[in-house]
Amino acid sequence: MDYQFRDIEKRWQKFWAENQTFKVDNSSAKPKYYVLDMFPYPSGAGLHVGHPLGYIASDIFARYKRLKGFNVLHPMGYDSFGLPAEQYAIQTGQHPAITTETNINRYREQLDNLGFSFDWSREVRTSDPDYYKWTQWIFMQLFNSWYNLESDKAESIDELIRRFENSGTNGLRAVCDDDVSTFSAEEWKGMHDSEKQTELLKYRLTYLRESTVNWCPALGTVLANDEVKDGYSERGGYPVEQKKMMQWSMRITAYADRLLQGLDGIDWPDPLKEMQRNWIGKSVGALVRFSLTPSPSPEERGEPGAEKPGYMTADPAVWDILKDHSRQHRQDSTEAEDVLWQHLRNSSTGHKIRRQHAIGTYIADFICLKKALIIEVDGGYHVETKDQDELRTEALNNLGFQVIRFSNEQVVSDPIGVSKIIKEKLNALPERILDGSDSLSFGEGRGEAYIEVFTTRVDTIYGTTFLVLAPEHEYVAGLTTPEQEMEIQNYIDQTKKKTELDRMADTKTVSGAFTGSYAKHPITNEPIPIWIADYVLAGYGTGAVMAVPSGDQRDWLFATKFGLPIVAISDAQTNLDKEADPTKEGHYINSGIINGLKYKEATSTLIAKLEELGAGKAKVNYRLRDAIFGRQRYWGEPVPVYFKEGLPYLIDREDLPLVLPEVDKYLPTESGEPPLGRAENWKYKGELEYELSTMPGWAGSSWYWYRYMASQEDRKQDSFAPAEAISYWKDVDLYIGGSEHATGHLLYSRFWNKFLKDLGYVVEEEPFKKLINQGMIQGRSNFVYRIIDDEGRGTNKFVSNGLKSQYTTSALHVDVNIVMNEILDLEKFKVFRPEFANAEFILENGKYICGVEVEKMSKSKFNVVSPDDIIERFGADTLRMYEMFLGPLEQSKPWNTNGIEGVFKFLRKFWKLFHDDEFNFNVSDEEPSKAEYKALHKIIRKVEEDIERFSFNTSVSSFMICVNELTDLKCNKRKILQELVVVLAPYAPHITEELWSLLGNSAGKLSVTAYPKFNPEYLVENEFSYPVSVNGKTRINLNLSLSLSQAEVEELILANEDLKKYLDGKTPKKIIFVKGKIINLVV
RNA sequence: GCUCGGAUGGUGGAACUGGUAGACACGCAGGACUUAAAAUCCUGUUCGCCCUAAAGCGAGUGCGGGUUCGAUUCCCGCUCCGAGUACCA
Repeated sequence: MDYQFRDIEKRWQKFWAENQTFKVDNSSAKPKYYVLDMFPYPSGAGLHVGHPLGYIASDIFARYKRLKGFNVLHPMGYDSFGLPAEQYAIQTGQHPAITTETNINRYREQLDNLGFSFDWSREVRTSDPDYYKWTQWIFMQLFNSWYNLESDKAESIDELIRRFENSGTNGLRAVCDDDVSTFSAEEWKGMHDSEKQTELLKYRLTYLRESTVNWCPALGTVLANDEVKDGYSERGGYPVEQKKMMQWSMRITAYADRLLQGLDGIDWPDPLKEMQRNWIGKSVGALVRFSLTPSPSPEERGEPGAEKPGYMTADPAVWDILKDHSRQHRQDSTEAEDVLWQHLRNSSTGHKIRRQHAIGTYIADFICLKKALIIEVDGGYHVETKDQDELRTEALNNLGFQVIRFSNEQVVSDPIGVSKIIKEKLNALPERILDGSDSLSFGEGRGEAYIEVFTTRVDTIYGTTFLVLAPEHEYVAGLTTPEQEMEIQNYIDQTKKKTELDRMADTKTVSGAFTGSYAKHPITNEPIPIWIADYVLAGYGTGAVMAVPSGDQRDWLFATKFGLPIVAISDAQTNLDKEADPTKEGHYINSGIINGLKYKEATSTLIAKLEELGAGKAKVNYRLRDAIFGRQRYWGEPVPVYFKEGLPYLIDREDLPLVLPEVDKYLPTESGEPPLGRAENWKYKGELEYELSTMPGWAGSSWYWYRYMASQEDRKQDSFAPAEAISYWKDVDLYIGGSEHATGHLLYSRFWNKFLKDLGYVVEEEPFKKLINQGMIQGRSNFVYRIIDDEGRGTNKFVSNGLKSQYTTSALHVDVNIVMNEILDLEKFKVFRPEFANAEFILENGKYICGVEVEKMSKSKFNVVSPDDIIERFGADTLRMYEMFLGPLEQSKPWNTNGIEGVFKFLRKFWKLFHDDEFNFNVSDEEPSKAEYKALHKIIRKVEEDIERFSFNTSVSSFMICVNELTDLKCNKRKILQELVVVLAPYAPHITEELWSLLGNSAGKLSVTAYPKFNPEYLVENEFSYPVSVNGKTRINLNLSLSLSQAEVEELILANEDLKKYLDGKTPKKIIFVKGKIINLVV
């Protein structure tokens, strides 16, 4: 019989299903191999021809590995929670579970048609309570964990509680919220339970916190950063806005560095790793503080430039008054103050003391900032009543300062005694630690006020000519002077009006406003004006930058626009009048202590200096934010949490799974609560409120590869997968999927994997050892050209593509399924568009040729090609091989059916090797010839090499070459054909199973037979046809024995008559001879 | 802007660590079979020149240079295309 692909394919698919041919065991003497596909969301549209590309590749690989003697785990399942089913439910009232079930059945049918070797007994569905029970369980583990920076891993929250009980927060290094409290063991023990829980929530790896989220009003839910593309939702394309909400978050930032480090050891495509690196966004730099504290004013120091404003800490509303007062006080200072100043100045007490220093809305007579001590001398200016003094003391105490008072008489009569008291007091007070964790905020007076900036170019610090704060920065109000108030307010209003989108789109316009205040350069002590501008992002770094216009283009543009100075910092900088030059080359200039140094030494010198001054330190910054984990939607995993007195608590483990309740409608409640708020009598223990948001789409997919490790039997046990199974399968050896998951699924999965490893549940630090991105298959649209008449109306005439330039036409999409090699099937077209049944066609060479364009594959463009249609026409084996034949797996390409016949012809030709001209099965047991063996062993080796480097397209070509050769040799020898069947089996499993059993082998054993052993002897040649070239140009081919030496070859070459004419009578200077490759004469 | 990837016939693509560029397939052209068509099979097919044909000659892997006996492959500069990302300090 001729090649009956429909019958053969159906029969073997049934056989595999009935015999569970691909069911895999968790224990085997064979080495393990885990081949995984990124699992699909079962959409209603079904599979198009682009979807199976990766599945075909992974199936070939899995089948190949089985032949190579591996125990292969190759499962499939469904990411079945998600938005589309819910949107459909909102529109139709149909329960998403029903839609999902229907879609899954359709998917399964389509997948089965392709002949995949999945072990379906291990299928998972994320929306199945038996599955999401464990998603909820992992959530509980995260809730019960904190990240210990000491051990650099997640640990049980009980351990944290023990620490609090023993030593409070002392010496604790943990990843946590910014607003954690500092307390002692005693203070901890004294806390109420609710206080303790509130505090612990700030450490848990999943936590509830008020945060700015991406709110999508159209979808009625919050989205994660990776689900938002250019200000619109990735699914549906609806606008997204920023909103503050109480939200569950995942502390993925704790793993930022491990997620980054881990990339080095895994075999993933570089662009993918690069995307993750960018997403994590590590930058190494420094935090630098620009003090806002007034220092002795220029006139006090007796320096010129006294008109320059001083530095401010004061409440801006009263600054003007204070400024006047302060100046006046120094001039009009009392005798007592002057006397005392002589004993306190120049650190004569061993502590730096300032005079007439503004704090809050007050001016202190003397102050030591480091020890937060204020010294007041009563009398003179302070003629207020005692009550007023007390009020003032209390206010200063609230700002974190201690106050000691002396009378004028005391000071004047015994200045040495007074200064001694002050000195003792200062010695006794603890020094403030000026580091990042001690968050000193402006106006609260917990110490010296400053603006902290993050910079990756601390070496350019001497080029800082202004500071820029994000308009949202918390200090802005405080720093704005009355004169600048209008301008700043206008600017902030203007920025607020801009949407996130405008702000991103409009990066050209330079805008900003001056606050009127100045900070102090940490090294030069120069006054640095403070501006605000929206090119500084509130959410990155500290929300403030030191602007170095000579080195940063944005700063340069800003400085140019507002007339701020641009100071060169390196002798290598050029063109500073035209643009910034961020070079790290050359030696520093205008740069104080680093003048003459180069980049590396300058950076370390400066960091050391800043640390010494307490004004800065090296710092690593990440762009990665904690992941928002709640969705205000119905069709997702319920969060296993209830609330008591406003605080979240986990439900008991025995109560898992917390099953998704039924609701009457899939919409928010009238009060704006998520759909789960509609569930009746849905209360924990009948009385406590459950969390009403559900988990995001990525929850279920962040651990699913472990569930596949559990067999049906294993799943009855009480674990997400048995420890033995996990220690056997370990990780995914080969993972195939699209690059669209780069910063979503693939990052979250790595995060959960690391977390599960920290807790000892899994064994590998990285879950996916080798990953391949299959390219996208784009649609290829076909067009017909309708002629437009003079009035611009469409006529009933169509013109073929090649002639369309002679007419005015409009292009119409035409169903690609009625076009073959760009030739339109006119009869089918008339059926497809009945309104054109009587249309006239202007043909070229008797054919109507369609136009072509590459677009996304979509129904509206009539360019969707379903695998079912292809399988119906050519069979699954042809489709599998053709998809591979299209080109390298990673490359994106438009789908084009042109050429599929070549692959079909190949399979038919292969079939014919086993049959005579009348299609009788006819295989001979004769000993094959050397040429036949050579053809076979070439392909044995080629397929091995190709599969190992995932070059599937070249294998298909080689199969064709091999079958062409064997056809030419009229080979029907069993010894050749049987081995060829095995080699081809991973690519074309159905036809090979059929021939395998026709050859008399036991049915179904093909997939576990051994891959043929390559024998190089069959490829050994003793002659080679050398291309002989003169000066690199090939002239003749010369058959020579491979055993010849260089000298023998040279002799033969020089004697060759044919070559003489190319030598122009000259003697070759040199003869290059590469054995088995080439001979080249240099003349 | 930055990062990564890519550019080879009419088309998809091949050429493994520098060694005969264009394998394999599609398409196209010609032929065989056929009353005819489809299917199948055979031949040719990088371009240009020459030509009845064979043979020959020249050019050629986005552009310009370089290294080398020899470059699609390595190096430098540029152009274009695709993807990701974006005032990230």
